[in-house]
Amino acid sequence: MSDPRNVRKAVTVTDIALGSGVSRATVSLVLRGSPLVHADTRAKVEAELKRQGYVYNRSAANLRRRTSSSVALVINDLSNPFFAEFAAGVDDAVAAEGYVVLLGNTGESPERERAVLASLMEHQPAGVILSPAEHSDGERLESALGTQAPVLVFNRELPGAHWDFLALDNRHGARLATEHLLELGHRRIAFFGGHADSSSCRERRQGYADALQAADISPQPQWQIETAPTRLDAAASSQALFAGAADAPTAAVCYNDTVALGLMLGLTAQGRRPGHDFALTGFDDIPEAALATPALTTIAVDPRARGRQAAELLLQRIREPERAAQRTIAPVRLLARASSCAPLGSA
Amino acid sequence: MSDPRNVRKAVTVTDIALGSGVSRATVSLVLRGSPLVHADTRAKVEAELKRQGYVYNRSAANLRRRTSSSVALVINDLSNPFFAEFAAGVDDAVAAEGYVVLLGNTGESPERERAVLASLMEHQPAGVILSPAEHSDGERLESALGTQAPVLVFNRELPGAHWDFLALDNRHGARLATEHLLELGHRRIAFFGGHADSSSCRERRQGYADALQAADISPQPQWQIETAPTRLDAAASSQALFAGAADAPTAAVCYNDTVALGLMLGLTAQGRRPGHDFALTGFDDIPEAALATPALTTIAVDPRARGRQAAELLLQRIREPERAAQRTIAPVRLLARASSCAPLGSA
DNA sequence: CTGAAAGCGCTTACAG
DNA sequence: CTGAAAGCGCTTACAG
Repeated sequence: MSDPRNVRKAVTVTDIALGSGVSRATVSLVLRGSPLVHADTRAKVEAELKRQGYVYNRSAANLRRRTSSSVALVINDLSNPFFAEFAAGVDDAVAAEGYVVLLGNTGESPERERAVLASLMEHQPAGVILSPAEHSDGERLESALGTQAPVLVFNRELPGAHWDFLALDNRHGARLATEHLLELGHRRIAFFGGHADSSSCRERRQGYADALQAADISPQPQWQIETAPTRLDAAASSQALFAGAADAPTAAVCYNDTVALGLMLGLTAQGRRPGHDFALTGFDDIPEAALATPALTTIAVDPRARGRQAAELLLQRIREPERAAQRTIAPVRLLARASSCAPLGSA
Repeated sequence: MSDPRNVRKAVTVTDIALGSGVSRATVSLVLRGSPLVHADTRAKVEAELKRQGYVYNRSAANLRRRTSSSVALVINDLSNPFFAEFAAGVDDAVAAEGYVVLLGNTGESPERERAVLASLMEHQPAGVILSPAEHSDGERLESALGTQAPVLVFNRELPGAHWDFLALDNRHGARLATEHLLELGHRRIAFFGGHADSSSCRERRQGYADALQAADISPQPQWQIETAPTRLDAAASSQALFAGAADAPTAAVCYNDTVALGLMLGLTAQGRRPGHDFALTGFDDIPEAALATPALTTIAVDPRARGRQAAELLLQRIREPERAAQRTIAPVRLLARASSCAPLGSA
């Protein structure tokens, strides 16, 4: 923290009052745009404000008024473009309402998460948007967060927490992707990639199963391939799709875009042409998806809009603190591109 | 901003003093870890702190002590992974010193930049890290920034500004890439992509020219191809490299990775095999660079380390406000990968 | 080692 | 419409 002797003497309301021959109260009224002060007085004060280069000390005002003009934003992984976009969306919406963002990045560490929250709470945010680290524990967070500020949890459900919650519609997204492949004429459709124990993977598999069931297809166990959510592991696991030659799938709903791009690589290495011999879809719409060859059909989640939405929900809650906690599921949409072709030999 | 009636009554030092039978001054000393207070008293107060769920009001303390515990971070484009990583690095280093980050994203708009800075300055940051928007004007920013807090400018030079400055070594990076191609045996080397009027492009071209000149090669004008810094335009411009059939280049130093990946696409479309028929290098080391086929030789700039470095420089300046403004050029390094092959027909 | 008092920069009833 | 006074939650000389 900064050393007192380094802080140059700031211009205060007292300086302005002295300089323009009015009381501090009047200066304050001018600053807050009160209609009570005479236009001439206002003009005089405003000139003095400009002349002395006054900058408002909002912390002091917040202290006196018992208000807050900041929102804490705690992100599990800012280097992930998805969350960076989310943060940009939060900043957008929050700035439009006159709030400032107090940022904390936890890098997926629950310990850092606790430390960061404790530090941010000391700055009296009006609310907190928390995208939890993996394995972070809701109950322990409650003590770090206290009850002063409302909290909105994003993306990952927090066991044992009773706060507002915003998440993507994983289930519906996977269902949309699967239905799209069904409409193209595929019947043997795999679900490829991801760790089945992660909640997002579980939800996406569920949506996949929903769609198949609605089409009277029972998903074969060998159509469900687990991989690490990385390009490399996805590429390496691609031949597993074709183990049972007779009923090998003709298409795959992939856990996410990264996995889908890895699968494309793997298919190509096997001499199969994605988007021609084999159809596939991703999830997330990362920038590369549109640029891949073939372009990847995927589910857009629009992280920036999610950030704005999270901010709106929090601001609403700040206004109505007594309302019951709320779960919001954000819409997702299908982006059909070249990677989802019709099955070979279909009309 | 939040409405006063929503702020639940906070626990204050007065409550703790009352609850533990000491004066507020003593509670304050306990909070700040002073050795002046007796161990028993300390224990008693700490128990009360825990019991009442006290949370320190750092703004009030900052007001009284005339200190600040925040740093403003203003980013031109948070959705760019390079800057998101940079922000993560800043947060890292700044949090380690007990500061909190006040985030602002300008989305490359000079107007928003001014608004964001004005709003952040009202929160009395101890310093400001500013990655300027394109076309933002140093002189106009000075008035928004005032003289209260020291400023560190990152990445883009601000005409007319006299603040600390941190930038990448664009010139040296391009020189490294060019030298690498020369060592592989190339003699006809292009500089491909980017707008020649951007400062980073100019600096990179300079490094390219330096290396060629040191090798007694005079760069041909037709080896220097301008493009928008996008994959699409780079792909579309790739045949321009081979216009002069006789002395067509065998390799290209690309403005950045995005352009290099676009060039790869363009080459492939023409039936040339990048990394085999033609060598190329990028700049930035974006995540895709390592994953491309062939993997892209590039210049790593390590944005997260740059963020930490920016924070260090600012904190240093906060400690020594009187020191003269300082220009720092951050190191870059060559990552040789498969895309930079030897010329065809060389041993 | 502890307490009473003043003050950081602001705002807000309350008088006038 | 303007001013004097009190107070937000903290810290810090200064006494004791």
